[in-house]
Amino acid sequence: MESALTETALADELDRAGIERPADRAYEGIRRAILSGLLPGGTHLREEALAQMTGTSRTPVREALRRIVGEGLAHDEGRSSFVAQFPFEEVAIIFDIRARLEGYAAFVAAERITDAELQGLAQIIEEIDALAPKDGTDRDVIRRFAELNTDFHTAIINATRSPQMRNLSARAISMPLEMIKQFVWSQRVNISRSNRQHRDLLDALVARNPTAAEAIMSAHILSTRPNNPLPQNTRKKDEK
Amino acid sequence: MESALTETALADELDRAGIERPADRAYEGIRRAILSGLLPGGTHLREEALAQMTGTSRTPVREALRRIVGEGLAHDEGRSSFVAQFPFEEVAIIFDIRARLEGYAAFVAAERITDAELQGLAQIIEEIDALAPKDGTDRDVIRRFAELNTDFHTAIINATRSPQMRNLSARAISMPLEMIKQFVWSQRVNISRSNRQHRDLLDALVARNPTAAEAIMSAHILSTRPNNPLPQNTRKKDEK
DNA sequence: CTCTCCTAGTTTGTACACATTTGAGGCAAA
DNA sequence: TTTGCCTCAAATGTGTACAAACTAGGAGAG
Repeated sequence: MESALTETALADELDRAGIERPADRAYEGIRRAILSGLLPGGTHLREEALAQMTGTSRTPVREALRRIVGEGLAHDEGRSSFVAQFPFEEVAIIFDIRARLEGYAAFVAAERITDAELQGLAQIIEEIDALAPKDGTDRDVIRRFAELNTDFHTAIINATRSPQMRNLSARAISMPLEMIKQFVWSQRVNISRSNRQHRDLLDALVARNPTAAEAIMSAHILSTRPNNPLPQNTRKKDEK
Repeated sequence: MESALTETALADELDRAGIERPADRAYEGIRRAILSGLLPGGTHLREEALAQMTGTSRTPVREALRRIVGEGLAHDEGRSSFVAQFPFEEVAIIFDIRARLEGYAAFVAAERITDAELQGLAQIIEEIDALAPKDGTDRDVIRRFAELNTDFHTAIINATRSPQMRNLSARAISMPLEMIKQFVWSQRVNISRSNRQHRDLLDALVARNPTAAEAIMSAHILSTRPNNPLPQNTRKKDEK
């Protein structure tokens, strides 16, 4: 009744993405709903409602919830789960952690990355360059940049060949997209600068220079770290 | 039949620990079985068997499995889950990650830790000191040291007040106990040295010196990092 | 008028029955 | 003998019925 429209909208999106199996629908559905802001921070995640929303039953929803809680996108409180809040301090901490974690990933990658993977990185850089002239004006351009940027970082993490690294990074990186977009918008993403840093990193990897790779990656992430709370973020309810 | 003894042994242990609710029994049971080495790396985790082993049904077992996979103690392969392997390189990487992650935790903690928490840390240090004279001879002493050591590190992570930090650290720290014990044994844990470093860290925290705290914590963890594969670890099956 | 207890409704927890899928083994044909 | 298919078995995936626990609201007693 009340949110029938959004419910079907999510189900449709899952259909369009070709996600058929209930387990995937539940997980992807809830995940996207949180990341997109459809389920804002603090929302009570009721199993029945989520089952209906994703067009599945409670069983896959419950397992999806466990995973999502494990990823830090939600947290348990009593018996129920709630969408996680990401106050400014947490976002800042996440960036600091990423700087160290992905920095180390770059270190390890410099020792283990294959030529094919280096080529892949080079190609991503090219694609971003093709976007760069427009530099943060168009909404679609930013979206595309965000995708390519994620690909770039993921590729480096995968180049470490370490399941633990993959695991931890995946968690550290999943943060509601709306949050990220707010930060990104707020500083009018400097795509050219960011890609310049990508290129620097690639050079260090090609040179098999782990220490340089770590420092560059670390600097790269910190250069996008928010240093002040955003105005949009201050509209918190009644806080003690 | 084949493993009836170990099965009942696990169920008994859970009973003794006062873990009644099936969901907890399943999670704790599987977790302990993996950490203790009862379920060695590579073991196929069959839901039915685990349900029987923990005295529950498949439903709680499935959710426990999702969590455990999320924590990196097991991994999915096809439809089934298998106990994770921790080859030497992974263990080394985990230590390097911990050095950075917990190092940063110490940084943040130096700014946020309360006096009561500082007092708590001091007490843990005292307790470890009481153990120190015996220095790594007795098995029970080592076990007790491991507990207190974990408490110490956990307390610092909690002092950051960051859910994300807690989340990531918990994952990075969970590694089969047998593994850890091997490393610990292999170097005859220097309890005194370790506690000296704890004391250094406490000083930095009391002085509210984040940079020092980070460096000390980092060094502390790296000083226990294994640098060479252990002999015990080389007994892998037929590898290509 | 207030406090307590009780009850009804809502939500999560557990178990189980059934569906689906995958893999192994055997049988038949080339 | 080998290869391909077919069938069956075993494991996981899914839905649902029912049980248990918590919450809120009202009724009754103080």
